[in-house]
Amino acid sequence: MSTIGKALSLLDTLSRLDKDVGLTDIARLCSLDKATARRFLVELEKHGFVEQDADSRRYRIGSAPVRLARIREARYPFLRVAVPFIKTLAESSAETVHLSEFSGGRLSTIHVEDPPRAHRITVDVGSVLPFHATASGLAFLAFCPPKEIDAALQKPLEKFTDNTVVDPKLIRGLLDETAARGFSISHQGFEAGVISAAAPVRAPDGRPVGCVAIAAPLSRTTKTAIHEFGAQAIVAADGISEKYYGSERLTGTSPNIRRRD
Amino acid sequence: MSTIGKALSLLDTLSRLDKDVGLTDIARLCSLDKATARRFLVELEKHGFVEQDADSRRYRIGSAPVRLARIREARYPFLRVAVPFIKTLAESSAETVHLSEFSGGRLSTIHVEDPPRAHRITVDVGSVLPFHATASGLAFLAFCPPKEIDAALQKPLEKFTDNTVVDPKLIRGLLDETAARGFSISHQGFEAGVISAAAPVRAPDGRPVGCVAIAAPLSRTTKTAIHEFGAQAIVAADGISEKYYGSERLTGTSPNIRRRD
DNA sequence: GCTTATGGTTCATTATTTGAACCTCAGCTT
DNA sequence: AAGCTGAGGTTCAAATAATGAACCATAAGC
Repeated sequence: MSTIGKALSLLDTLSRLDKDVGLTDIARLCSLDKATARRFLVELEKHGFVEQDADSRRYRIGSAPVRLARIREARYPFLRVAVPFIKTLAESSAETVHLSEFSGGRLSTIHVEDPPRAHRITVDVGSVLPFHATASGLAFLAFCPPKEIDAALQKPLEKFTDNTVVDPKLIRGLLDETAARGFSISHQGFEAGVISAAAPVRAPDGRPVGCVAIAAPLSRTTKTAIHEFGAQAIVAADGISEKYYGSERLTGTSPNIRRRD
Repeated sequence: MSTIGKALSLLDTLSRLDKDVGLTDIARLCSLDKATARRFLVELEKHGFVEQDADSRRYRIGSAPVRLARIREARYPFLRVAVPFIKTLAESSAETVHLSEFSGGRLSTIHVEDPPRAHRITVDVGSVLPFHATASGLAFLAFCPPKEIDAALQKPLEKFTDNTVVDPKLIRGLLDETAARGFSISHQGFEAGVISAAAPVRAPDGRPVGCVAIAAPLSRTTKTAIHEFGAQAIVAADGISEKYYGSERLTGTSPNIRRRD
């Protein structure tokens, strides 16, 4: 892997930790030599992507991404457009609603709205959603070109719960269902006791760019309810697509994403 | 310079452009070989930091920074804390108020609130504020250790307007004034016709981490008014410091930033 | 159909990255 | 207090990855 790739992976690893981390730990987590890890950290720090705490000497994500993100969002306001839809959906469904975006080959959670009740599913911003085991992943894959589905199903598929479907044939069945009805259902595929429904946000060319998902405790969710959630997710996702790409078209800056083949 | 540094500089350059840019242009802007620039772009794209438009083949900032920024903001909610203060100040002053943060050796604008009137100063999110020529830069420097002031004044100081002070001796005078009264004034130092006042947001150890600045058209701003703005900027900046670091202290995660020496 | 752009690729040369071993310091144990 | 342990940080010869001149492919303009 290139040096840049390794450094960005380090940054990614750092971003997934709950708290600041020391040199030795981050080196181990990234399978890097201590000296190498340090050089990466120093370099990333120079550019503001990493910060080192003056007291503890531990490292954390810096503020450079905040600047970049604000520029990105000013030009391609995905969150600004999407969040109101997510909020509305969280209120009407009274369950946790989260929004994911495809980026860097993965589907990552970029926004979460919690409903105002104590018993709810929690999802963390930044968490990565496996394609085969989450409603979002399935909804995303179902609307991808066959080639990408094949690629995703050829990788080893982790079994997160007793209910995780890991047989590629069965997953293809789920994807067909999803494509047919417009939303996916994950029945405890990622975490026991959780059921979710998700629908893809799509670019004008049909490509999915992210997903809207509703996650609810299995115990209080009927089959009817989850299908209702799915239908609502479709409405929200389509609303986001239309508002985001609709206004973009007017300004003539269609943000089509080119994928690596 | 290290490969990582070069790649991050490319990312930075890309972020400062108003629109998507082609391979040849970005290579030229970064003084890189086309082949090298392309390898960087591909690598950055793999990790979501860069996106390539499918139609135009041009490149732009990707969505990975959005994810990182949300994680950073969830843990160190500088913007979440600061923005309400900036908003209030923009309303009460009826002028443009912007917030900057020190990161990667530079002071960058991270938030702007415009007042509801047509004739106002515009400031772009992401713009870099030179230390010697802006109110924010002076306010930041004035509260830095002498060593860092020396370092900043040893670099070549660009003359942006006829009024830009570039004599290190005179700048030291401005810094002393700033330190004494708690806020800085830039009289057309960066852009003709603009006067601004700024105050630093400071960490518990006294180190500045960013600035609150008010920018107004010179034509309608009296000496009394700019001093009033300065006083208000101090109130806002101190309010941000207290709220940000006050709550941090409770959770025991003081985010002291270690600077490169 | 030629010219001149563009984006993209190749591969021998070159410079950078790498990591085992090292240093220094702080806290802990005996 | 001496000795140990593990932390962060540094060095420099060896190994590897980055580099860029020259290249190809394609599209637009004349």
